[in-house]
Amino acid sequence: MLELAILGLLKEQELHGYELKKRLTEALGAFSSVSFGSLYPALARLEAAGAVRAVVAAADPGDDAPPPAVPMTGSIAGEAAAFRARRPATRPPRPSRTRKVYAITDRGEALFEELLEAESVSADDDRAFTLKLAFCRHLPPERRLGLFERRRALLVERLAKARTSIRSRKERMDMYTQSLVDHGTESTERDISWLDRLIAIERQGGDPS
Amino acid sequence: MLELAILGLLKEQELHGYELKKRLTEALGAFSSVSFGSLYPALARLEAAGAVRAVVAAADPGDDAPPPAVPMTGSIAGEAAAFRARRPATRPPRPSRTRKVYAITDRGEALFEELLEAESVSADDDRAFTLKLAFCRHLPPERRLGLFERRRALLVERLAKARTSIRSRKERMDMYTQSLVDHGTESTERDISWLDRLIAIERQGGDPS
DNA sequence: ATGTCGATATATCGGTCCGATATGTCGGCA
DNA sequence: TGCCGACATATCGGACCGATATATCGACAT
Repeated sequence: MLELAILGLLKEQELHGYELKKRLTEALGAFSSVSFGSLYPALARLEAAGAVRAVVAAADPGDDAPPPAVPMTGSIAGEAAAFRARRPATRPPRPSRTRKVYAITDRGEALFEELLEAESVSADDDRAFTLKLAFCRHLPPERRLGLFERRRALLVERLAKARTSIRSRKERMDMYTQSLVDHGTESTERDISWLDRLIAIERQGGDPS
Repeated sequence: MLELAILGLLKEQELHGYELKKRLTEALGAFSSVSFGSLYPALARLEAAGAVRAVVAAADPGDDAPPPAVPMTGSIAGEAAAFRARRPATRPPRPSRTRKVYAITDRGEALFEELLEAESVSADDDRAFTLKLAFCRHLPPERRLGLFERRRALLVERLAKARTSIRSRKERMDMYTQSLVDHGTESTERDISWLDRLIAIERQGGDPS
């Protein structure tokens, strides 16, 4: 599930672990903070599976030569450049030499597609869908639509189960649990409406933003 | 985090693992399905810590004596009784003899209070709060209020971080990610309003349902 | 009787993820 | 010079999950 996120980011540019983590934590809002304890093992798994490869190894002492396409801590240099304008400009925060920059491989591209479509009926399905949505632009339109509709069906089913469960037990719940369940039901309803909007946009094919 | 739920249920009545699982999965709606793979280890941990104790051991062949307070698979017998009315009534689904019924101890009660108030700043904080809310009726009112207010503060902070993050990166997000983040922001706002309602009710001390 | 099926019930295994922690490099500053 | 904070990789223990194994029991058909 984390593999999906890593592959999705590497699809756009080569990155090293630390930068990957920063993007993951800041990109998906203030929630779902990816930790190093899962990121590095996931990278190792992906490398073992041949889905990514290390582009720049550890020690590379003679790198007076301009570091090539590899963007290093590029985003920081880009975003924060304005704030550090007083510095002598020749200071893209010179990275430590012990970094490992990863690139996605063809196997990785295939795995990415596979993960994007994987049925994951479980509790972490919510997190998984969030991740999938963040990268579904790489999907052909009809598969994207399928993804949305499967998600919608899952939420509708969940809602139905919750409703029957409530009807049979409402009087036995204290007010806090009742409020909790009601709020959860409302949230699910809003999630479904949101998906309906996404699906409608998708059907009339395009981005009428 | 699962310990909290187990202790909360055992606080009300003695239960065995299977029944515990059923209540957990059906009680907290159709989401957050607790699995045996976490339930039984959690029970073992709690027993090792002296927070629960096994009340009825495995084999108990001579139980022609009416099984006492222990409600066995009581909920099923209760709810499904109507559907099995054709049966000769003398059939509370006679349980297998290999069950282990657990009861909460004094140490368990203390642990329960402790877990209810524990600060858990992390990603699973959402699940944890849901669980806490489901059992917060056991808390004295002022602590319950504190629980709500800490949660509210956390959400407000999360919202603020999300907003600044959005402002600095909105133009670089594709429409799906934008929609995702917007929807997440709205959901968090609604969560805060919901908490405000709970807090208001709590402050004027009582259940004006 | 026998056999199979589904519900009940406990338990373990492998794997993923997380938080905490260790280790080390580097630039800035007192 | 020495220290601090940001950068960067990595490991460890623990919690949780999904899948699976095992066994008992009642129901129902053969």
